Amino acid sequence: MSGVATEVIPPQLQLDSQLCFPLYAASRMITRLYQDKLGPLGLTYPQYIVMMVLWESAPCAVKTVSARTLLNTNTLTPLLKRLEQQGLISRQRDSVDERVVVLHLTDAGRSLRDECECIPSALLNKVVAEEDDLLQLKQLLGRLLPALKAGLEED
Amino acid sequence: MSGVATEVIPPQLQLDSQLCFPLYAASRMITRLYQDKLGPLGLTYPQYIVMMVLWESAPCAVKTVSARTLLNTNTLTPLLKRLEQQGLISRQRDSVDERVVVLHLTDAGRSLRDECECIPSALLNKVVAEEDDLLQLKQLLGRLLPALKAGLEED
DNA sequence: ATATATTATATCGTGCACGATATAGTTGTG
DNA sequence: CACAACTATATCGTGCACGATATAATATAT
Repeated sequence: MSGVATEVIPPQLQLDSQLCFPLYAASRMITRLYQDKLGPLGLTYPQYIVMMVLWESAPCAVKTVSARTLLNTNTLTPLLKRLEQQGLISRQRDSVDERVVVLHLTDAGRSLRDECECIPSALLNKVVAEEDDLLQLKQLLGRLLPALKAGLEED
Repeated sequence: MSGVATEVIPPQLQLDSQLCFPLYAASRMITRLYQDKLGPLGLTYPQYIVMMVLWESAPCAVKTVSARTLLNTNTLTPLLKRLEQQGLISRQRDSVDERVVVLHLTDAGRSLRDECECIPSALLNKVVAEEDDLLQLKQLLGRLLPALKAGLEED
């Protein structure tokens, strides 16, 4: 007998009974898996997420990237400056509305996309999981995200 | 025509077709939701995760917390020092094996558990989602996590 | 036209995450 | 016993995340 825990842990507070923890852990592990592939290309995982938005939407404002990634400018501004220093994007104030910073892809930024194209499938091969599970997971998260957003926005 | 994107984005690189992004976003949003409840108690979300492990397993070694949370000592050591400074835990070298740091809960650390008990259900109320979806999500992540761990451990 | 509010971005401070490396203690082997 | 291999924890450096706050530009309302 360890002298301490004859007391029972309420089930709400057991790590295994919580949804939040596996989500947190899985997210970190996936980030690490991506990092293995992204590191050689000089990208971090959040930078990769931002580049995906830019490959879809550039030229666009910081605000667009913010809305899409759900990251604020206190995260994005320094991240975008690093992408600029790496020569992947350019940042210029919009001459019409001087509040807006417009993000453009450079040639290097555009061509980086080709090198990233193989990454998702390479990771799928590495993580052996039922394809069905992954599809279902995506659908569930797709439904959960709006609920989470709503939960955050109410006061 | 915007002059740029007549080119087609390969579907693997569209944010919406990826599993990784919603996982990353959902994890961050849940962290923020928890933070709203945890802040008043003086805890961060990762600290709360660690405390949950300790409520289950203390007294135990740092290694135990590491195995359970999948966090390394470069994250845990400073986090545990902060918990110690807040008077929630104590850290002492094991006299039998001096490499091991044993973590004990203080009275304050133990009683904090009662204050955290209501948090998970409070958040469930705030995030309006099908109970079924959440259960399914947990099961899917439970299957995915071992696959991710395996993917990370192979070279 | 002039306050006033709103918007877009930036800055600051704190605390994760994590790769890389270090260090001290322990165990195993010849 | 010596010495290599292993283990548990710590340290360092970089880059997120994010709450709080600041600032400048634009829009709105008197």
